[in-house]
Amino acid sequence: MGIASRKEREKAEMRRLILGAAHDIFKENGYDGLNIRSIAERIEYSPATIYLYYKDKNELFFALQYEAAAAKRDHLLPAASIEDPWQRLVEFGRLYVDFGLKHPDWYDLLFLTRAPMEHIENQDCWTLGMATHSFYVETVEACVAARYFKSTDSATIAYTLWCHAHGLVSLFVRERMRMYPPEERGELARKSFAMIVKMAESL
Amino acid sequence: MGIASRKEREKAEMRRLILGAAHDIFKENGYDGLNIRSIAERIEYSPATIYLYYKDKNELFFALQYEAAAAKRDHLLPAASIEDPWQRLVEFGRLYVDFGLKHPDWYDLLFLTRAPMEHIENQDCWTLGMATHSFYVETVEACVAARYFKSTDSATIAYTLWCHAHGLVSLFVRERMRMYPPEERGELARKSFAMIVKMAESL
DNA sequence: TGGAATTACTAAACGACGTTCAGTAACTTT
DNA sequence: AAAGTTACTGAACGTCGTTTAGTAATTCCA
Repeated sequence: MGIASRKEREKAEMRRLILGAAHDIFKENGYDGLNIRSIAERIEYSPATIYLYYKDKNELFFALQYEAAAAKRDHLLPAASIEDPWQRLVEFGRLYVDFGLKHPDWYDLLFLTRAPMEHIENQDCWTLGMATHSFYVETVEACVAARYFKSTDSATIAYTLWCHAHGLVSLFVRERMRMYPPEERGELARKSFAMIVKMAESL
Repeated sequence: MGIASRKEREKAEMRRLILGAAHDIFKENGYDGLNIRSIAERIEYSPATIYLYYKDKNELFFALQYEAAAAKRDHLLPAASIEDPWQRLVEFGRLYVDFGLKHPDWYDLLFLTRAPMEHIENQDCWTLGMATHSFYVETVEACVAARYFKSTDSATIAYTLWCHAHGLVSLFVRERMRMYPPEERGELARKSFAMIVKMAESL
Protein backbone atom coordinates (compact mmCIF):
# COMPACT_ATOMS: atom_id res chain seq x y z
CA MET A 1 0.00 0.00 0.00
CA GLY A 2 2.87 2.36 -0.75
CA ILE A 3 0.99 4.94 -2.72
CA ALA A 4 -2.00 5.22 -0.46
CA SER A 5 0.11 5.69 2.64
CA ARG A 6 2.38 8.19 0.90
CA LYS A 7 -0.71 10.16 -0.14
CA GLU A 8 -1.90 10.11 3.42
CA ARG A 9 1.49 11.27 4.63
CA GLU A 10 1.56 14.07 2.08
CA LYS A 11 -1.93 15.13 3.11
CA ALA A 12 -0.85 15.28 6.74
CA GLU A 13 2.27 17.21 5.77
CA MET A 14 0.21 19.73 3.87
CA ARG A 15 -2.18 20.18 6.79
CA ARG A 16 0.87 20.69 8.97
CA LEU A 17 2.30 23.22 6.53
CA ILE A 18 -0.93 25.20 6.49
CA LEU A 19 -1.27 25.09 10.26
CA GLY A 20 2.36 26.15 10.68
CA ALA A 21 1.82 29.18 8.49
CA ALA A 22 -1.39 29.99 10.33
CA HIS A 23 0.46 29.66 13.62
CA ASP A 24 3.19 32.08 12.49
CA ILE A 25 0.76 34.66 11.18
CA PHE A 26 -1.31 34.34 14.34
CA LYS A 27 1.76 34.98 16.48
CA GLU A 28 2.67 37.98 14.35
CA ASN A 29 -0.74 39.59 13.92
CA GLY A 30 -3.15 37.86 16.30
CA TYR A 31 -6.28 36.03 15.23
CA ASP A 32 -7.80 39.13 13.68
CA GLY A 33 -4.85 39.45 11.31
CA LEU A 34 -5.11 35.83 10.30
CA ASN A 35 -6.87 35.24 7.02
CA ILE A 36 -6.97 32.53 4.42
CA ARG A 37 -5.28 34.61 1.75
CA SER A 38 -2.29 35.45 3.93
CA ILE A 39 -1.81 31.78 4.79
CA ALA A 40 -2.01 30.84 1.13
CA GLU A 41 0.50 33.50 0.17
CA ARG A 42 2.97 32.38 2.83
CA ILE A 43 2.94 28.74 1.74
CA GLU A 44 2.82 29.78 -1.93
CA TYR A 45 -0.45 28.07 -2.80
CA SER A 46 -3.77 29.46 -3.92
CA PRO A 47 -6.39 30.27 -1.26
CA ALA A 48 -8.68 27.60 -2.67
CA THR A 49 -6.09 24.94 -1.85
CA ILE A 50 -6.49 25.59 1.88
CA TYR A 51 -10.06 24.36 1.57
CA LEU A 52 -8.88 20.97 0.31
CA TYR A 53 -7.22 20.39 3.69
CA TYR A 54 -9.43 22.29 6.11
CA LYS A 55 -13.19 22.43 5.73
CA ASP A 56 -13.35 26.10 6.67
CA LYS A 57 -11.73 28.71 8.89
CA ASN A 58 -13.39 27.24 11.97
CA GLU A 59 -11.57 23.96 11.50
CA LEU A 60 -8.34 25.92 11.35
CA PHE A 61 -9.42 27.76 14.46
CA PHE A 62 -9.88 24.49 16.31
CA ALA A 63 -6.47 23.26 15.18
CA LEU A 64 -4.91 26.47 16.38
CA GLN A 65 -6.81 26.25 19.64
CA TYR A 66 -5.32 22.81 20.12
CA GLU A 67 -1.85 24.33 19.89
CA ALA A 68 -2.83 26.92 22.47
CA ALA A 69 -4.19 24.21 24.77
CA ALA A 70 -0.94 22.26 24.39
CA ALA A 71 1.13 25.35 25.16
CA LYS A 72 -0.99 25.96 28.25
CA ARG A 73 -0.64 22.36 29.41
CA ASP A 74 3.14 22.53 28.94
CA HIS A 75 3.25 25.79 30.87
CA LEU A 76 1.35 24.25 33.79
CA LEU A 77 3.26 20.97 33.73
CA PRO A 78 5.90 21.90 36.35
CA ALA A 79 3.14 22.17 38.96
CA ALA A 80 2.09 18.57 38.37
CA SER A 81 5.11 17.12 40.11
CA ILE A 82 4.51 18.93 43.40
CA GLU A 83 3.50 16.39 46.03
CA ASP A 84 1.57 18.50 48.50
CA PRO A 85 -1.85 19.21 46.97
CA TRP A 86 -2.15 22.70 48.44
CA GLN A 87 1.30 23.70 47.21
CA ARG A 88 0.42 22.18 43.86
CA LEU A 89 -2.84 24.11 43.69
CA VAL A 90 -1.13 27.41 44.46
CA GLU A 91 1.60 26.85 41.90
CA PHE A 92 -1.01 25.72 39.40
CA GLY A 93 -2.86 28.99 39.86
CA ARG A 94 0.31 31.05 39.69
CA LEU A 95 1.35 29.39 36.44
CA TYR A 96 -2.16 29.74 35.01
CA VAL A 97 -2.10 33.50 35.51
CA ASP A 98 1.51 33.63 34.35
CA PHE A 99 0.55 31.87 31.11
CA GLY A 100 -2.31 34.26 30.49
CA LEU A 101 -0.22 37.37 31.01
CA LYS A 102 2.74 36.07 28.99
CA HIS A 103 0.68 34.73 26.09
CA PRO A 104 -2.43 36.92 25.86
CA ASP A 105 -3.12 35.86 22.27
CA TRP A 106 -3.22 32.20 23.16
CA TYR A 107 -5.27 32.81 26.24
CA ASP A 108 -7.63 34.84 24.12
CA LEU A 109 -7.95 32.03 21.61
CA LEU A 110 -8.70 29.54 24.37
CA PHE A 111 -11.14 31.46 26.50
CA LEU A 112 -12.10 34.81 25.06
CA THR A 113 -12.61 34.36 21.35
CA ARG A 114 -16.18 34.09 20.24
CA ALA A 115 -15.86 30.85 18.39
CA PRO A 116 -18.07 28.16 16.92
CA MET A 117 -18.80 26.51 20.26
CA GLU A 118 -21.34 24.09 18.88
CA HIS A 119 -19.83 20.59 18.73
CA ILE A 120 -16.60 21.76 20.30
CA GLU A 121 -16.95 18.78 22.63
CA ASN A 122 -15.87 16.57 19.70
CA GLN A 123 -12.74 18.59 19.02
CA ASP A 124 -9.24 17.57 20.12
CA CYS A 125 -8.65 21.00 21.62
CA TRP A 126 -11.59 20.46 23.96
CA THR A 127 -10.38 17.01 24.99
CA LEU A 128 -6.94 18.38 25.78
CA GLY A 129 -8.33 21.36 27.65
CA MET A 130 -10.61 19.08 29.66
CA ALA A 131 -7.67 16.87 30.65
CA THR A 132 -5.88 19.90 32.08
CA HIS A 133 -9.05 21.07 33.76
CA SER A 134 -9.65 17.65 35.28
CA PHE A 135 -6.17 17.64 36.71
CA TYR A 136 -6.92 21.01 38.30
CA VAL A 137 -10.20 19.81 39.77
CA GLU A 138 -8.50 16.68 41.10
CA THR A 139 -5.92 18.82 42.83
CA VAL A 140 -8.68 20.74 44.59
CA GLU A 141 -10.30 17.43 45.51
CA ALA A 142 -6.99 16.24 46.92
CA CYS A 143 -6.86 19.38 49.06
CA VAL A 144 -10.35 18.69 50.31
CA ALA A 145 -9.50 15.05 50.99
CA ALA A 146 -6.43 16.17 52.96
CA ARG A 147 -8.63 18.58 54.93
CA TYR A 148 -6.90 21.72 53.77
CA PHE A 149 -10.28 23.44 53.73
CA LYS A 150 -13.19 23.41 56.12
CA SER A 151 -15.52 23.33 53.12
CA THR A 152 -15.87 20.03 51.28
CA ASP A 153 -17.58 21.43 48.18
CA SER A 154 -14.60 20.87 45.90
CA ALA A 155 -16.55 21.64 42.72
CA THR A 156 -17.50 25.13 43.93
CA ILE A 157 -14.03 25.77 45.33
CA ALA A 158 -12.40 24.81 42.03
CA TYR A 159 -14.85 26.94 40.08
CA THR A 160 -14.50 29.96 42.36
CA LEU A 161 -10.71 30.01 42.18
CA TRP A 162 -10.87 29.54 38.41
CA CYS A 163 -13.27 32.48 38.13
CA HIS A 164 -10.78 34.71 39.89
CA ALA A 165 -7.81 33.65 37.78
CA HIS A 166 -9.79 33.82 34.57
CA GLY A 167 -11.25 37.19 35.45
CA LEU A 168 -7.83 38.55 36.31
CA VAL A 169 -6.28 37.43 33.04
CA SER A 170 -9.33 38.44 30.97
CA LEU A 171 -9.26 42.01 32.24
CA PHE A 172 -5.64 42.19 31.15
CA VAL A 173 -6.09 40.51 27.79
CA ARG A 174 -9.06 42.62 26.76
CA GLU A 175 -7.52 45.82 28.11
CA ARG A 176 -10.14 46.66 30.68
CA MET A 177 -7.63 47.89 33.25
CA ARG A 178 -6.97 51.33 31.87
CA MET A 179 -8.04 52.93 35.15
CA TYR A 180 -4.83 51.57 36.67
CA PRO A 181 -1.49 53.01 35.51
CA PRO A 182 0.31 50.45 33.33
CA GLU A 183 3.28 50.15 35.66
CA GLU A 184 1.01 49.20 38.58
CA ARG A 185 -0.97 46.51 36.80
CA GLY A 186 1.51 43.67 37.20
CA GLU A 187 1.93 44.43 40.87
CA LEU A 188 -1.83 44.56 41.36
CA ALA A 189 -2.20 41.15 39.69
CA ARG A 190 0.44 39.68 41.98
CA LYS A 191 -1.16 41.19 45.08
CA SER A 192 -4.57 39.96 44.04
CA PHE A 193 -3.27 36.45 43.48
CA ALA A 194 -1.65 36.50 46.92
CA MET A 195 -4.94 37.72 48.36
CA ILE A 196 -7.06 34.98 46.81
CA VAL A 197 -4.57 32.42 48.10
CA LYS A 198 -4.96 33.87 51.61
CA MET A 199 -8.73 33.86 51.19
CA ALA A 200 -8.66 30.25 50.04
CA GLU A 201 -6.73 29.26 53.14
CA SER A 202 -9.73 30.33 55.18
CA LEU A 203 -12.18 28.26 53.18
CA MET B 1 -30.60 81.48 15.52
CA GLY B 2 -33.66 79.50 14.45
CA ILE B 3 -32.28 77.68 11.47
CA ALA B 4 -28.89 76.84 12.93
CA SER B 5 -30.39 75.39 16.08
CA ARG B 6 -33.02 73.48 14.11
CA LYS B 7 -30.22 72.01 11.98
CA GLU B 8 -28.39 70.99 15.11
CA ARG B 9 -31.51 69.42 16.52
CA GLU B 10 -32.11 67.50 13.31
CA LYS B 11 -28.54 66.29 13.31
CA ALA B 12 -28.94 65.03 16.87
CA GLU B 13 -32.25 63.38 15.94
CA MET B 14 -30.62 61.62 13.04
CA ARG B 15 -27.78 60.35 15.23
CA ARG B 16 -30.42 59.14 17.65
CA LEU B 17 -32.33 57.43 14.84
CA ILE B 18 -29.22 55.63 13.65
CA LEU B 19 -28.22 54.60 17.16
CA GLY B 20 -31.75 53.40 17.87
CA ALA B 21 -31.68 51.17 14.83
CA ALA B 22 -28.22 49.92 15.76
CA HIS B 23 -29.48 49.22 19.25
CA ASP B 24 -32.43 47.18 17.95
CA ILE B 25 -30.34 45.17 15.52
CA PHE B 26 -27.75 44.57 18.23
CA LYS B 27 -30.42 43.25 20.58
CA GLU B 28 -31.78 41.00 17.84
CA ASN B 29 -28.54 39.67 16.37
CA GLY B 30 -25.69 40.67 18.67
CA TYR B 31 -22.73 42.80 17.69
CA ASP B 32 -21.58 40.35 15.05
CA GLY B 33 -24.90 40.66 13.25
CA LEU B 34 -24.73 44.44 13.35
CA ASN B 35 -23.55 46.06 10.14
CA ILE B 36 -23.84 49.41 8.47
CA ARG B 37 -25.99 48.18 5.63
CA SER B 38 -28.59 46.64 7.95
CA ILE B 39 -28.81 49.88 9.93
CA ALA B 40 -29.21 51.87 6.73
CA GLU B 41 -31.92 49.55 5.48
CA ARG B 42 -33.88 49.77 8.74
CA ILE B 43 -33.92 53.56 8.80
CA GLU B 44 -34.46 53.69 5.02
CA TYR B 45 -31.35 55.66 4.17
CA SER B 46 -28.34 54.75 2.12
CA PRO B 47 -25.32 53.25 3.91
CA ALA B 48 -23.25 56.29 2.97
CA THR B 49 -25.58 58.51 5.01
CA ILE B 50 -24.54 56.77 8.22
CA TYR B 51 -21.04 58.13 7.69
CA LEU B 52 -22.33 61.70 7.74
CA TYR B 53 -23.36 61.20 11.38
CA TYR B 54 -20.82 58.69 12.68
CA LYS B 55 -17.19 58.77 11.61
CA ASP B 56 -16.96 54.99 11.38
CA LYS B 57 -18.23 51.81 12.96
CA ASN B 58 -16.03 52.33 16.01
CA GLU B 59 -17.81 55.55 16.88
CA LEU B 60 -21.09 53.66 16.71
CA PHE B 61 -19.54 50.99 18.88
CA PHE B 62 -18.68 53.58 21.53
CA ALA B 63 -22.18 55.00 21.42
CA LEU B 64 -23.61 51.54 21.85
CA GLN B 65 -21.18 50.82 24.65
CA TYR B 66 -22.46 53.93 26.38
CA GLU B 67 -25.96 52.47 26.30
CA ALA B 68 -24.63 49.26 27.78
CA ALA B 69 -22.83 51.19 30.52
CA ALA B 70 -26.03 53.08 31.28
CA ALA B 71 -28.03 49.86 31.43
CA LYS B 72 -25.45 48.40 33.80
CA ARG B 73 -25.51 51.49 36.02
CA ASP B 74 -29.30 51.36 36.17
CA HIS B 75 -29.18 47.68 37.02
CA LEU B 76 -26.77 48.34 39.90
CA LEU B 77 -28.58 51.42 41.13
CA PRO B 78 -30.77 49.71 43.78
CA ALA B 79 -27.60 48.76 45.66
CA ALA B 80 -26.56 52.38 46.01
CA SER B 81 -29.21 53.18 48.58
CA ILE B 82 -28.12 50.49 51.01
CA GLU B 83 -26.63 52.16 54.07
CA ASP B 84 -24.35 49.48 55.45
CA PRO B 85 -21.23 49.34 53.22
CA TRP B 86 -20.80 45.60 53.53
CA GLN B 87 -24.44 44.90 52.67
CA ARG B 88 -24.12 47.37 49.84
CA LEU B 89 -20.98 45.65 48.54
CA VAL B 90 -22.61 42.22 48.58
CA GLU B 91 -25.71 43.46 46.80
CA PHE B 92 -23.54 45.34 44.33
CA GLY B 93 -21.72 42.12 43.49
CA ARG B 94 -24.91 40.13 43.25
CA LEU B 95 -26.46 42.65 40.87
CA TYR B 96 -23.26 42.82 38.82
CA VAL B 97 -23.32 39.08 38.21
CA ASP B 98 -27.06 39.21 37.68
CA PHE B 99 -26.64 41.87 35.00
CA GLY B 100 -23.97 39.83 33.20
CA LEU B 101 -26.03 36.67 33.15
CA LYS B 102 -29.24 38.43 32.12
CA HIS B 103 -27.67 40.63 29.44
CA PRO B 104 -24.71 38.68 28.07
CA ASP B 105 -24.61 40.77 24.89
CA TRP B 106 -24.26 44.00 26.79
CA TYR B 107 -21.74 42.56 29.16
CA ASP B 108 -19.82 41.31 26.17
CA LEU B 109 -19.86 44.74 24.60
CA LEU B 110 -18.61 46.33 27.80
CA PHE B 111 -15.89 43.93 28.83
CA LEU B 112 -15.28 41.19 26.31
CA THR B 113 -15.39 42.72 22.87
CA ARG B 114 -12.04 43.38 21.31
CA ALA B 115 -12.58 47.02 20.59
CA PRO B 116 -10.59 50.07 19.62
CA MET B 117 -9.27 50.67 23.12
CA GLU B 118 -6.93 53.45 22.11
CA HIS B 119 -8.33 56.79 23.24
CA ILE B 120 -11.31 55.15 24.91
CA GLU B 121 -10.47 57.31 27.93
CA ASN B 122 -11.95 60.24 25.99
CA GLN B 123 -15.23 58.46 25.29
CA ASP B 124 -18.44 59.02 27.23
CA CYS B 125 -18.86 55.29 27.73
CA TRP B 126 -15.56 55.19 29.59
CA THR B 127 -16.50 58.14 31.78
CA LEU B 128 -19.79 56.53 32.72
CA GLY B 129 -18.18 53.15 33.35
CA MET B 130 -15.55 54.78 35.52
CA ALA B 131 -18.20 56.53 37.60
CA THR B 132 -19.82 53.18 38.35
CA HIS B 133 -16.44 51.65 39.05
CA SER B 134 -15.51 54.48 41.40
CA PHE B 135 -18.71 53.98 43.33
CA TYR B 136 -17.79 50.31 43.70
CA VAL B 137 -14.27 51.10 44.89
CA GLU B 138 -15.63 53.67 47.34
CA THR B 139 -17.95 51.05 48.77
CA VAL B 140 -14.97 48.78 49.38
CA GLU B 141 -13.13 51.69 50.96
CA ALA B 142 -16.11 52.33 53.19
CA CYS B 143 -15.98 48.68 54.28
CA VAL B 144 -12.30 49.07 55.08
CA ALA B 145 -12.94 52.32 56.96
CA ALA B 146 -15.66 50.59 58.96
CA ARG B 147 -13.20 47.76 59.75
CA TYR B 148 -15.22 45.07 58.02
CA PHE B 149 -11.93 43.51 56.92
CA LYS B 150 -8.65 42.91 58.69
CA SER B 151 -6.85 43.94 55.49
CA THR B 152 -6.74 47.65 54.71
CA ASP B 153 -5.63 47.27 51.08
CA SER B 154 -8.93 48.41 49.61
CA ALA B 155 -7.57 48.65 46.06
CA THR B 156 -6.52 44.99 46.00
CA ILE B 157 -9.71 43.87 47.71
CA ALA B 158 -11.84 45.72 45.16
CA TYR B 159 -9.83 44.33 42.30
CA THR B 160 -9.86 40.76 43.61
CA LEU B 161 -13.61 40.68 44.05
CA TRP B 162 -14.10 42.22 40.63
CA CYS B 163 -11.85 39.57 39.08
CA HIS B 164 -14.07 36.85 40.50
CA ALA B 165 -17.31 38.41 39.34
CA HIS B 166 -15.92 39.26 35.93
CA GLY B 167 -14.40 35.80 35.51
CA LEU B 168 -17.67 34.17 36.50
CA VAL B 169 -19.72 36.17 34.02
CA SER B 170 -17.10 35.88 31.26
CA LEU B 171 -17.04 32.10 31.42
CA PHE B 172 -20.79 32.17 30.94
CA VAL B 173 -20.88 34.76 28.22
CA ARG B 174 -18.17 33.14 26.12
CA GLU B 175 -19.55 29.64 26.68
CA ARG B 176 -16.56 28.14 28.43
CA MET B 177 -18.62 26.14 30.89
CA ARG B 178 -19.58 23.24 28.68
CA MET B 179 -18.02 20.80 31.13
CA TYR B 180 -20.88 21.56 33.50
CA PRO B 181 -24.41 20.44 32.56
CA PRO B 182 -26.49 23.47 31.54
CA GLU B 183 -29.02 22.99 34.33
CA GLU B 184 -26.25 23.09 36.97
CA ARG B 185 -24.55 26.25 35.76
CA GLY B 186 -26.85 28.78 37.38
CA GLU B 187 -26.67 26.93 40.68
CA LEU B 188 -22.88 26.80 40.46
CA ALA B 189 -22.72 30.54 39.84
CA ARG B 190 -24.90 31.20 42.87
CA LYS B 191 -22.85 28.88 45.07
CA SER B 192 -19.63 30.46 43.88
CA PHE B 193 -20.91 33.94 44.62
CA ALA B 194 -21.91 32.84 48.11
CA MET B 195 -18.46 31.32 48.55
CA ILE B 196 -16.58 34.46 47.53
CA VAL B 197 -18.74 36.45 49.95
CA LYS B 198 -17.80 34.04 52.73
CA MET B 199 -14.16 34.28 51.71
CA ALA B 200 -14.32 38.07 51.70
CA GLU B 201 -15.68 38.03 55.24
CA SER B 202 -12.39 36.50 56.34
CA LEU B 203 -10.26 39.13 54.67
C1' DT C 1 1.89 0.82 -22.64
C1' DG C 2 -1.85 3.85 -23.69
C1' DG C 3 -6.29 5.66 -22.66
C1' DA C 4 -9.50 6.45 -18.78
C1' DA C 5 -10.19 7.83 -14.22
C1' DT C 6 -8.75 10.13 -10.35
C1' DT C 7 -6.22 13.59 -7.93
C1' DA C 8 -4.07 18.20 -6.85
C1' DC C 9 -4.42 22.47 -7.77
C1' DT C 10 -5.92 27.23 -9.26
C1' DA C 11 -8.14 31.46 -11.65
C1' DA C 12 -12.02 33.65 -11.30
C1' DA C 13 -15.91 34.69 -9.33
C1' DC C 14 -19.76 35.40 -5.55
C1' DG C 15 -21.71 37.75 -1.86
C1' DA C 16 -21.05 40.30 2.44
C1' DC C 17 -18.55 43.61 4.67
C1' DG C 18 -16.59 48.74 5.91
C1' DT C 19 -15.75 52.73 3.62
C1' DT C 20 -15.14 56.58 0.04
C1' DC C 21 -16.32 59.68 -3.62
C1' DA C 22 -18.40 62.04 -7.36
C1' DG C 23 -22.60 63.72 -8.40
C1' DT C 24 -27.48 65.41 -7.61
C1' DA C 25 -31.27 67.52 -5.69
C1' DA C 26 -32.99 70.39 -2.13
C1' DC C 27 -32.50 74.15 0.77
C1' DT C 28 -30.40 78.70 2.29
C1' DT C 29 -28.29 82.98 1.51
C1' DT C 30 -27.66 87.21 -0.86
C1' DA D 1 -33.32 84.68 -9.26
C1' DA D 2 -28.37 83.32 -8.95
C1' DA D 3 -24.88 81.53 -6.07
C1' DG D 4 -23.54 78.89 -2.30
C1' DT D 5 -24.31 75.33 0.97
C1' DT D 6 -26.25 71.18 2.75
C1' DA D 7 -28.23 66.37 2.75
C1' DC D 8 -28.17 62.53 0.53
C1' DT D 9 -27.14 58.55 -2.64
C1' DG D 10 -25.43 55.17 -6.49
C1' DA D 11 -21.68 53.13 -7.58
C1' DA D 12 -17.51 51.78 -6.67
C1' DC D 13 -13.07 50.09 -4.03
C1' DG D 14 -10.65 46.81 -1.37
C1' DT D 15 -11.07 43.15 2.07
C1' DC D 16 -12.83 38.99 3.62
C1' DG D 17 -14.51 33.68 3.53
C1' DT D 18 -15.88 30.51 0.32
C1' DT D 19 -17.34 27.99 -4.14
C1' DT D 20 -17.04 26.50 -8.77
C1' DA D 21 -15.49 25.26 -13.20
C1' DG D 22 -11.67 24.07 -15.32
C1' DT D 23 -6.70 22.30 -16.11
C1' DA D 24 -2.69 19.80 -15.60
C1' DA D 25 -0.49 16.04 -13.43
C1' DT D 26 -0.75 11.51 -11.50
C1' DT D 27 -2.56 6.91 -10.97
C1' DC D 28 -5.18 3.03 -12.45
C1' DC D 29 -6.45 -0.57 -15.40
C1' DA D 30 -6.87 -2.95 -20.15
